[in-house]
Amino acid sequence: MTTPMLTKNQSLVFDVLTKAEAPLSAYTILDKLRDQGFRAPLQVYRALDKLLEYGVVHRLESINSFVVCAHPHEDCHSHGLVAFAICESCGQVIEFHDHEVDHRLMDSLKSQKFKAEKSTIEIRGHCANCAA
Amino acid sequence: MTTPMLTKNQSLVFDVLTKAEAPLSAYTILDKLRDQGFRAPLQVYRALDKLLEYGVVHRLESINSFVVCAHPHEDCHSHGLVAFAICESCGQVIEFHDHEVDHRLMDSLKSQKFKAEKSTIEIRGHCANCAA
DNA sequence: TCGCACACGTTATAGCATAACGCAATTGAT
DNA sequence: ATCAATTGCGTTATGCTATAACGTGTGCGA
Ligand SMILES: [Zn+2]
Ligand SMILES: [Zn+2]
Ligand SMILES: [Zn+2]
Ligand SMILES: [Zn+2]
Repeated sequence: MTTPMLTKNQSLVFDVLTKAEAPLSAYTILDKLRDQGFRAPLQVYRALDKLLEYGVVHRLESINSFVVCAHPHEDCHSHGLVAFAICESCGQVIEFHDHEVDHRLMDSLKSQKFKAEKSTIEIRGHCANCAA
Repeated sequence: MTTPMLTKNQSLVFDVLTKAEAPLSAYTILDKLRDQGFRAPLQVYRALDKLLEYGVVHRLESINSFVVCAHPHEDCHSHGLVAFAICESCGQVIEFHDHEVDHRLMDSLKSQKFKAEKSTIEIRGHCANCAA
């Protein structure tokens, strides 16, 4: 999907996420934008909905947080699976794509006649810096 | 992990999940157990915590719900990855294990020195019955 | 000019999860 | 037997996550 001009609120949310070093929850974003006039969760959620739709932000289901896409210019999300490694210590996220995993999962599901539409792959652990 | 005798609350929660045809949220479980004396969310969450620890129940992060393990007797969760296909129409869940995917993901991460600890793999889509 | 789509603001509400307190039963050492 | 530690349980209160529903304004094409 091609990304249209962002609105004011969308830009503010996107900028906050871009500057963050770790995924942020919607309410954390809200707090960071109070000085810019944000007052209510919906202002954040509506912006996030669009950013997700445009594919420039990802939602991490396992931690109810949001992160900017690490590969916004690869047309990878459309034809390959996206996976995330999330450090439980520092919060850093590694976003990666793996067509092998994709095909393998899809084959497993096809044999069961399951029609896949959206995937969530999130690995929690510790990054190189934080490993015990 | 070997599963100890379940307590009364744990059994009640486990039975509700076993009889369900789709994943249940904690609050849905609570409602189903009000006649058995459940009054507060914590009664459900505490039972769920133990059932998760024993490995007889799984949490589906992408839908904030819980489901009984489909392979409680295979010692698969300890050395292989678990994945779920979730039908967005009827809620039915297919739990499957795939060592190929496991190894592939782990190799990707090892090359980045990321130490994986917990994984979430959830594919949403439509099952054979519900496919359009 | 009319109608529509869209972004936005606000208030209220729904849904998910845990903190903190106290009590009772169990276990296992001393 | 007694004490301490652990575990389960019940209750109240609170916090975090997400959406419903209403109204406003703006831009744009029919
Ligand atoms: Zn991405
Ligand atoms: Zn780290
Ligand atoms: Zn299982
Ligand atoms: Zn179905």
